[in-house]
Amino acid sequence: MAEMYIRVAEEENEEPMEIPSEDDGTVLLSTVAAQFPGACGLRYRSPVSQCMRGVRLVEGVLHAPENGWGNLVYVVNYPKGRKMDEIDASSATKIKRGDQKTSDLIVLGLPWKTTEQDLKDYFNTFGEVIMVQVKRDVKTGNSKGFGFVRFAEWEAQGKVMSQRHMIDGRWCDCKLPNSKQGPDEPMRSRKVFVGRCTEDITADELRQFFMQYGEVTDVFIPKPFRAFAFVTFADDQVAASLCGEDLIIKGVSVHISNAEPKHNNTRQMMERAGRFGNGDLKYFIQSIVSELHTPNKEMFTGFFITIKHELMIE
DNA sequence: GTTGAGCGTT
Repeated sequence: MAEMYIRVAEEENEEPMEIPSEDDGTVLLSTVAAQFPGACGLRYRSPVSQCMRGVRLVEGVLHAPENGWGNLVYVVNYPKGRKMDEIDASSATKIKRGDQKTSDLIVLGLPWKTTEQDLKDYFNTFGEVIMVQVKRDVKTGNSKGFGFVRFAEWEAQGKVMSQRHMIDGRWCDCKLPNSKQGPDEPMRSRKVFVGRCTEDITADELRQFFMQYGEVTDVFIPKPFRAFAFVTFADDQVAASLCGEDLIIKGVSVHISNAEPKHNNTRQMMERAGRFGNGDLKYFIQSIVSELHTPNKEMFTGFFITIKHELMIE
């Protein structure tokens, strides 16, 4: 193949730089990183959907979109959307940036009849609303009388938290939810736990979404549906940088946390594992499965894989 | 079919 270059820029409307491709038409991430230190991937605006799309990255190799690289300008991704020199900047800057990130607010005391549209209409007068939820009983669909809201701007969030709100004839309070009060403990895994997933979020959509932060090596969604997923990155720093975040995927606020299993039953599991001599995994799992009164053999396979992921074992 | 302090299907 003749020597070929793709156009890469730091930002969408900045002057692009031409980066050489390999003989097979792929582009090496290392080639990109040589010009853009700290780069972890590429994205581009799809001429069809007008959305930003991630470029497929497998083991350090960037693969062209379906119709080839073309004349599009590819934008460099940095871990968590930050450039290397910004990562190296003073910690004061980091704290300031961290502090200005918005988080979901819990809205307490909603009238039973209030809908998500009502909430959105009400809160839009304070700033751009990027997520609203009314929590409902799954069976009846009745509101539980509380919900969540997320603003684009930090200023709007502050204003909303500082006052009471008259919504559909009732006084409501907006606070930081308990889940947000304490900061998450740091971790050293390449895998993150994605909580509060909805059933309509597919593994492929998770992969597409998380690609913007770094190379994704695995996505796991338990079957049957359990409202969470695991996403594994090639780089543990990317996983660590996302820990504790609330990210919005398809309008759903998902919570990223440590993928370690909950310590409470881990201890019991370890004690139990000890009874199987030098750890015969097969018999260990069989002993667990034998206690599940599930007649459906197929589900066992799902359980095996789930257990494997939750224990983080090979 | 009810209700009114809380906390988002690990």
